[in-house]
Amino acid sequence: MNVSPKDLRQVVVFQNATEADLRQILENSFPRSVEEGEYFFLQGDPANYLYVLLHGQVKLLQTNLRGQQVNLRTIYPWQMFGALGAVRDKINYPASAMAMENCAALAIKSLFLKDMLRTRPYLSNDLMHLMTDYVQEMQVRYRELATERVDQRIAGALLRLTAQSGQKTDKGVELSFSRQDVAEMSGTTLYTVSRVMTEWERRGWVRLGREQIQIIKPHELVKIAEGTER
Amino acid sequence: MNVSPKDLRQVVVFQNATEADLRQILENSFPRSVEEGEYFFLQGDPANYLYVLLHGQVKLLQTNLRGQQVNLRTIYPWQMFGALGAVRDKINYPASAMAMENCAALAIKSLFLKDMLRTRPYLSNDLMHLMTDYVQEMQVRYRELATERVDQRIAGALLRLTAQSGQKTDKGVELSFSRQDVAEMSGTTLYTVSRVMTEWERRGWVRLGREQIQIIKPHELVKIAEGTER
DNA sequence: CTTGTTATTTGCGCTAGCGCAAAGACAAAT
DNA sequence: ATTTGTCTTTGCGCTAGCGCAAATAACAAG
Repeated sequence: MNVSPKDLRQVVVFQNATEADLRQILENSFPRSVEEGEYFFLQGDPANYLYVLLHGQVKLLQTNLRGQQVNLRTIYPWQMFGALGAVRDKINYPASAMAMENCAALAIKSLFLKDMLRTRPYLSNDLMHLMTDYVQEMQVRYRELATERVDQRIAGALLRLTAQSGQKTDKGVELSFSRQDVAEMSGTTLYTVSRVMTEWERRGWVRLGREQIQIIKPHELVKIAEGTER
Repeated sequence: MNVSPKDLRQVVVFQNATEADLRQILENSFPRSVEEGEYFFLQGDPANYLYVLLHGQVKLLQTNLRGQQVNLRTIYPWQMFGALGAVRDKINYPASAMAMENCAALAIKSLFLKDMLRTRPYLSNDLMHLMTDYVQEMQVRYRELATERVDQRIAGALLRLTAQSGQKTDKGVELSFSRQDVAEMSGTTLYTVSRVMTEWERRGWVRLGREQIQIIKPHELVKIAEGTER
């Protein structure tokens, strides 16, 4: 995959960058391909590179000491991930980045971007936007996990996915996620996700397939997520 | 409470600021006192000000539609809170800030700091540090809530508090928090906190009082938090 | 000392959700 | 067509943790 400086404008953090800056960024980066199931980096690795996903889909996973993991976020093309190293020195990735399909990404040296940030306020500003978004999303998910019933959280996760990555088709929005994926995103188990969503299918709100979820009545899911109905 | 520019250096985000900048910040801010139980701001209010706490203790709470709330963070003197407005335009506070005791704080106009950030890379950088710390803490807490047993989470919360605000005394570290506080910080109920901690007291690991927790054997709590013992 | 207030403990019953295990469905490969 | 592997569903039993209610303890004010 070949990337031109202009293409990089699709990256939120680079949206206001000058043509010259973009070229410089490209010069200090290299492409990296990772096959499905492999990792861009593992939790605990030194955060020497940050990535811009060009193609595919990446999961950011955090693992505890006993190996149980949660999905912190899913990355889509032109999104940046692993950017912490550009802010802090000598830091390790707090999560692992797994390729959900065959992926291509642009690897940018953390130190290079860190240097650039020092003299490009617009870059700092845009990166900060990203961080604040992220903080807020995590706060909401934390609150949901602490106070919401599991069906509310699943509905919330599906609605977030719909907004982030839904493919609109003739009949409803189509999501490509396994039950396990949804479970990791809503802090539950694949069994519970299956049970809850099967009930929703019975009611005609969603249509289910293998690694496939069609949202037919998003409005009903909103009511579930809000807790106004059960 | 009177604040000099130099005092502001205690604020992490201002640690590298020039004397002139600090003076300017002070000129564009005003003191605000809030009594115990009252709010600096409510979730949903337009985020026009950010605050530096001078005295007291502030809880950041997020509330869901049914009024259940979680404690996102506790603020201590010289920490900044409500800083989102300095990054994004037209944003509302995503949480409420409640004074746990009589509090004094410095209110700084968001727009003013936002302007300042544009031309002060060191400020951006330090603010970004704060954000990344926050992101990481929320990620960890989220993972804990999703995968850890309740006793592990309570132990984790106590250990975090020990690091952040523990008063060292002759016999162990002393924390001033109610069971309800601990419950909100570990995503459970005051009943469960009471039961779990009472058991720990029986084992001689902690000593309990009214709004008071003395950590006697932190090492044992670490083992609980890690899940290596039950 | 008395009284009122607030924090804490504890008994008790209950249920939401977990997680094993086995069966079924689907897709890709041979 | 058959095999193989993965994903999904579902029955079943279980228990961790919730949350009411009532008792108790600690503190504050008069």
